[in-house]
Amino acid sequence: MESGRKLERAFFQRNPTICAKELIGCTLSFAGCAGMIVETEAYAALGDPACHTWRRPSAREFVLKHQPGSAYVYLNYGLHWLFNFLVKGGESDGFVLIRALKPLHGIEIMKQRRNRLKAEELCNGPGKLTQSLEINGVHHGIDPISAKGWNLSLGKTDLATIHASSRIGITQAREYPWRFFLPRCKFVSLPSRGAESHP
DNA sequence: GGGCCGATTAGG
DNA sequence: CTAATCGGCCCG
Repeated sequence: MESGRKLERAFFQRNPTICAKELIGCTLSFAGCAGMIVETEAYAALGDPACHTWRRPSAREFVLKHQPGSAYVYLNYGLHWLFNFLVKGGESDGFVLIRALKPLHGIEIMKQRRNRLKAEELCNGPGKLTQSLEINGVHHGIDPISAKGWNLSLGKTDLATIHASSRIGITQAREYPWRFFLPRCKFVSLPSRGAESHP
């Protein structure tokens, strides 16, 4: 697969961890705003207590009824919309949470929506990037591969440069190194710390 | 209907 | 450190 090309359905028909890692460097565009994905997390539909499918019948139903690449969007803490891709059809199904973007286009609009001036504060968190791109519950279940206004394209990041760490903010299954990010990137959600490793 | 929880964030 | 705020889920 080649940089700049649109992501195909097959991209999401692989394991959640592979998809999460390879989404780093890809570009996510929606309605005039775009950013390079610099931080993700993988969640597994089976055997992962941190995944919604562990406790929510509705999440299990979502996996069954939607095609790979679909948007799984939900409201967290009653305040923040979080955006995931459904991953399905590989050895295991699951989700990839998009946690941070490096803003590329529509930066002025993002600044207005976020009421923030610094580019590194626009999309450096899962709830912040949805606010910047104006992604919310109406996008739950849509297919960004084909939906009007959306575009997903491949990056050129060397996979060997991507770091991994524990996932952030969860209380279950903290030990899995399923957070992926670009090291020393000022657009990731947190200063790199804690136990990090190359996959 | 009530109670609890949570893949977060901004502000003090 | 904490408040903010609500869908999903379970219980009764």
